[in-house]
Amino acid sequence: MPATIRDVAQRAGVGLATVSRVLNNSPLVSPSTRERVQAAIAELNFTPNPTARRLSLGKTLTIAVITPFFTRPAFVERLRGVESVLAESQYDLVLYNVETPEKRDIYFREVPRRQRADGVLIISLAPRDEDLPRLADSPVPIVLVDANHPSLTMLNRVITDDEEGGRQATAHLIGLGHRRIAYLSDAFETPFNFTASFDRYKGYRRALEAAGIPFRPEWHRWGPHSRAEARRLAQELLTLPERPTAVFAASDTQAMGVLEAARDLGLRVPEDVSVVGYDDIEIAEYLGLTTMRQSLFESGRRGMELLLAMMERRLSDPVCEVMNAQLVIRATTAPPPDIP
Amino acid sequence: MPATIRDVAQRAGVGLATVSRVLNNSPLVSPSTRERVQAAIAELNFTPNPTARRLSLGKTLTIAVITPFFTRPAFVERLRGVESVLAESQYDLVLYNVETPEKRDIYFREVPRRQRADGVLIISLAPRDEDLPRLADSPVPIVLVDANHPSLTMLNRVITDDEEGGRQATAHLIGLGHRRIAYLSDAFETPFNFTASFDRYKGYRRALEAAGIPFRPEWHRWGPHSRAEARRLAQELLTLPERPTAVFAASDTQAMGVLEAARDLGLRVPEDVSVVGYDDIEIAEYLGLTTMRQSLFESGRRGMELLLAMMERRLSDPVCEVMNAQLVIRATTAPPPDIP
DNA sequence: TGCTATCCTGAAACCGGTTCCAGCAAGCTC
DNA sequence: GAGCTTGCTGGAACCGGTTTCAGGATAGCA
Repeated sequence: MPATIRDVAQRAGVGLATVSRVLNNSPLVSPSTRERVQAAIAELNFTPNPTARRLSLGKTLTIAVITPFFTRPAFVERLRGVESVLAESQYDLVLYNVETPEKRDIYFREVPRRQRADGVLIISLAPRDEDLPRLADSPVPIVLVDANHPSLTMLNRVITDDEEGGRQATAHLIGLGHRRIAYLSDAFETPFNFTASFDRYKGYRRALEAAGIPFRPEWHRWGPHSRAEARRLAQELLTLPERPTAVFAASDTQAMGVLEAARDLGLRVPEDVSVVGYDDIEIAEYLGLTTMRQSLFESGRRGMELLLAMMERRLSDPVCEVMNAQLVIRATTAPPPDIP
Repeated sequence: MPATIRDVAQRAGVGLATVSRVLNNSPLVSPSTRERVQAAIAELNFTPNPTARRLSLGKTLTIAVITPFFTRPAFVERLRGVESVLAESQYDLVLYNVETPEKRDIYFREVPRRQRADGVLIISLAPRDEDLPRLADSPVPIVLVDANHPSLTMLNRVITDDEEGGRQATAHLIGLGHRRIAYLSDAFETPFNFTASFDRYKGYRRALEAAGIPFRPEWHRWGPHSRAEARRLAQELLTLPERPTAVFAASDTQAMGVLEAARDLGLRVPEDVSVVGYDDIEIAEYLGLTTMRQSLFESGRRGMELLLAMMERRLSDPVCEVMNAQLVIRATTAPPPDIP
């Protein structure tokens, strides 16, 4: 049995309250008493029981992080940013991994309670409308990272401007001379409410429009988020009678599927077809993939900083910080081939 | 302020103990009373305070996971396995991310205390000898995943047989006819005490020996674990006067560096040089990389199962479960070129 | 009708801290 | 030397649950 504060008090011949004061560096302890208590603490190898502390303080000293942790490399990178801030703090990081919509709903309902956590950080998961009132009135501060939804204005969040990113990626291709530009993405309506695909799509449409290029519905393909699925979709795209000369993929993982499809079909990248991805995950550099770099780590870091600020009441109105994505030009984009 | 068990008791016109019994499904409550209490719980939207529960039960209902979380893709996969088991349990997962040796030492010292966690799972970090006695006598059950060290016999762990894996990878190359086989790895002595590189090296040596191929020290290169560093090392290897015809890399990440180096030097893979990696991370399939598949997810899952078994006293003697790696032959290995 | 066994209930102690508040001793003022 | 601060200390209440234990109500039985 570990020593308790009572054991220490007895050993040092003082009252409980005094030991507690020493532990909390209260100035209301005389140097000689402090020394005696510290000696007793050392002798008994005493460490305060965090659970008792939490109960007494009425705080959990815990931050809950809800994230679809593993389904995409980008989430892990955001989580790293979150952790980097938390490591310096007194808070523990409790991880709630969401792999199904059911899990998400359960966690959204149960985690943001004062008894569970002092703050909740939600990564890349947009709440459903019916969850909103509860989250907005939550007794616990909440920050969303990478959940861009029009109805979220009452919640604190850090987002990247996916529409602008989609626009830039597309504009890059247009600037190179492409006019047959396909877009390959996730479905817009997913059980997880991911909004990135749709926002990037809006940017894609906007860039086309600005350049006077008509949108061709058959050049937009979507499916579950995986390399294999993207490969299949890209094969369809690249065997169309009127073949796109460039593909903008909504993620690097999907861009890899496009590269595979091109390889399957004997098409050279970038000579025959250009490819742009999104995220700039680690592997993108190796592949020479032109892509949109998101500040993934940074967004997690910033989200956590916001949350800590809220918890310390240093923040009143809902804040929405926008981080910008940045085009990274590598070797998978070039002017389109001459087409008769 | 959230409702407490006392509020519920008052509302239902019963004593505290009865409410507690209802919460814990004790059979010692009459149906009518139970119903009244449940009604009160619903009306007050009451949830029991986990902190108070923990203090009262003398359990933390928490599992601590210490991991060098983000430095390699393989860790994340193991963590997924851990989480998959924990999600079904009543335990929270508290994450301690180790990015420096100092952090590791702090966590090894502070986390395995009864007041902090009911169980500790350590991924891919071998304790230093001086930590061993404390860990072995820890009041809290501990399981190590992927920490293979001769002095760890008194600790529960799940390991993969890295020596055998290294042997198999090398034997595969020998079987193809290679006799000039290089090994590219991390340094054997690292601040984190990773042992995989050295164990795989031992397997490499053993396979060479079994085939009567002398070991050539200049064909073993090592450096920090990164693609860029591996690329540099591989460039050295592949420009030696007597050039190896195959490179066995201690991880897929490093194998990618080797592929880059080959590309830099205009060497074809596998025609001019064969490459074998280790881990079978997701990207390996995309690259067509021949590699050793580790049961990463499975090892995490198994480790967590072991830990839960220990916590329930279903386990007495230290257990060491060995998982086997498995050769996955893809497109980066072939017989060596004819050499004069 | 009286006695016991069974079932259910609630008061109180407990987990291990923090903090309020009363009180004591020493030092200061007049 | 009486009266007041000031500085330090410890008893006790409190956080919100669980669990022990004593006892009351009811049913069963003689």
